[in-house]
Amino acid sequence: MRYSKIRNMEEFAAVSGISRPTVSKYFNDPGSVRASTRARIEASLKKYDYQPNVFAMNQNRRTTKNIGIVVPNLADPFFSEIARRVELACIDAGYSPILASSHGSPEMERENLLSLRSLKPAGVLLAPFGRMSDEDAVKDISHDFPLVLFDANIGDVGQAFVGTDNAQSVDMMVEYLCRSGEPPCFFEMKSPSNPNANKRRQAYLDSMQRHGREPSIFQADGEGWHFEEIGKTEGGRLLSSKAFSTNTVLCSNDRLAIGMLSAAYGLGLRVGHTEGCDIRVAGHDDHPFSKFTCPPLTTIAQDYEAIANRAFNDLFEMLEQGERLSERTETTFEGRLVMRDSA
Amino acid sequence: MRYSKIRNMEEFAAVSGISRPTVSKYFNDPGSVRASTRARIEASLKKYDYQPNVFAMNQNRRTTKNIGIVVPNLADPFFSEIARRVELACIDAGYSPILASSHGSPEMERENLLSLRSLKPAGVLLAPFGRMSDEDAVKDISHDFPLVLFDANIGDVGQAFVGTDNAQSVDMMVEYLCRSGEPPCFFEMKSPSNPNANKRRQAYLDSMQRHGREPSIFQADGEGWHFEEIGKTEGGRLLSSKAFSTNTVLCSNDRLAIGMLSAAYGLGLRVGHTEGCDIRVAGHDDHPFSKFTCPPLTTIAQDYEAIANRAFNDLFEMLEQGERLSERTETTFEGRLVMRDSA
DNA sequence: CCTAAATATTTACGCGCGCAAATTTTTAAT
DNA sequence: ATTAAAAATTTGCGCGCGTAAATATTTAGG
Repeated sequence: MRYSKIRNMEEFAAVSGISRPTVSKYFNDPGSVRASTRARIEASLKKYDYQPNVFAMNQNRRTTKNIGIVVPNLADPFFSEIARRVELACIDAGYSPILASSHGSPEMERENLLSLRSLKPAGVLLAPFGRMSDEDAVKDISHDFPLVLFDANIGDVGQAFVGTDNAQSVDMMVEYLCRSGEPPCFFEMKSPSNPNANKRRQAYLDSMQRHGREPSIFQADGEGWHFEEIGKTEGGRLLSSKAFSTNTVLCSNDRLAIGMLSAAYGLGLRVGHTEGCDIRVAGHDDHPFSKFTCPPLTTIAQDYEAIANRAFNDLFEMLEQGERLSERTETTFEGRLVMRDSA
Repeated sequence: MRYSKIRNMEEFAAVSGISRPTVSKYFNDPGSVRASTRARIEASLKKYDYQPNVFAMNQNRRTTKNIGIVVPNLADPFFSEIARRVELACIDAGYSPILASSHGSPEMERENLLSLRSLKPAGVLLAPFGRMSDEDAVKDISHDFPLVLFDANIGDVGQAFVGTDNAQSVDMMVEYLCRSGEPPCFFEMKSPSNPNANKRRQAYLDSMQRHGREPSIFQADGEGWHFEEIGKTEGGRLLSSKAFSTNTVLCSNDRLAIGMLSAAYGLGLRVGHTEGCDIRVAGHDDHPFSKFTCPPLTTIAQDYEAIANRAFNDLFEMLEQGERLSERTETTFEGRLVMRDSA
């Protein structure tokens, strides 16, 4: 049963029989008031319909409970999935995530970081574009707020980085592919919009060398974020012209692979590792739809959960102790080989 | 070149040689000040690094420039795509979109709406769960803020609804399928989490009757948002047991269809409308990945752009004239038949 | 029961800006 | 040039809460 609406903290404190500063303390950190007081306030909260005014709260506060989350493109399921988990981690810890997508545009990443400033975030979790990012904007943010990068790293910006160990994951895939059939060619974008692509290419080269195989890289023209389209068009071209030097293609990411699978299907090629198949295709990331491609895509699963939680925890530590980490940390999690039918 | 940092509007007004209230007016609406004054302010903005404090701005304001956008699940590419366009429409018009995903949980939709309150949004754009939504929470929001529903409608809640004309779109698809081959069975979730599913089922029934065909509906068990998984499991079961009464299946949405295509592939069934194919599969929504399924999915394209723009415009009109629409409007856009290879 | 520590209250100021009313200045129209 | 309208300025209050210091009260430990 809701009584008459409470208009501000003063009124709420009055009807609760508690002083306003104590109520203020409660909202700032419920654990900071005596258990009996906490109980009275919470009983009152059930009875009366009140929540503090966010703007007034944050207006005159040293540090807010806001955490900015900026990702390059929420239309990419990889980012929507990882952003989702980061968001939940923030909420669980009592923070207010402010999610912003840069819609594939580094320029908007800059704007997002700028407008984040005015929200005085306690900290920022950023999955940057990488080289395409406006490094000054990122450094500026990092100067004024605790910053943790995830997914993609930029030099020594921010206080921590969390991502996947591309060297390990690609090596594992190359090892598997070499062991189970012909060594893989590598298929990627010519101008990748993400630094992981470069790491994966290098990892491929290193791994092939270790296995004593001849590397063979194919780069697709095309700009933007329509990876499936590019994978289909350019991959299809390569497939139909029999340009690949082996019957196995490792794609730089699942979205390219999905496009390539589509192209292969269109060309009547049978994809898979069983007898009678024409080609093997593998990807990287374990994109949410990779399980449902035809055939299901063999890929590397990134540990979304671990990355999201670790990124948040790295930030959380700084918030708790009220200072930057003494040393920049870089954490990478291992990828997991997900064997399906495509390779 | 940036001079010393400005601390507040007072200081900025001083260095600009303009009074604070006028500067305030400018930030509230640049068009409300004389062109010459505007030019001086903007020159000053280039010179000095200042942006008004968001919290102070909104704290004592009748109405903010915030627009709340709430969608059921950003992990679903349909919603991430439409949310993206709504966001951009807001930004273009000078508003600040606040995007919130309910992560598939009606309970979180309620929480999102509650916490939106405290941001005093100028208006709210909501793609509700439908029957699963907490109707009281939605009505409460609608009582205090202009509200436009999109994608899914709820009775007469809010001041406007914008979506797709399911009756038209499904009829068009049924007509096409009947004309080009065997009449379609209908495949859907038993307990759909979205009111559009019910409309589509009804549209299917009506349309089949109009065409003098016997309708045949198959409902998949399963809860939650893993539509592909459900489509694959349950669809696969139906396919392998030859339960479908015709060789054509119309799925309630593309995600189910994607799962079913995956199941068909696994069973070695050939999907398509050409000779030698075993089954035709069609979907609804033109999901971003439907173009890359194997075979590419024949489906109905919703007009994302039109829906997003119209939803925003309906809200914008209310904001402009400062009052609710005199009458609740419902706008539906026609779907577009996208013929690919699957049906 | 006494004492010290922990917690709550009282009092008071200020954050940065919105907003309104009265006044002055600028602009546009006659 | 005169006048009315439009825009800018001055003045000043208040939003709702954070926060700090001094004081009072409660709690825990012996």
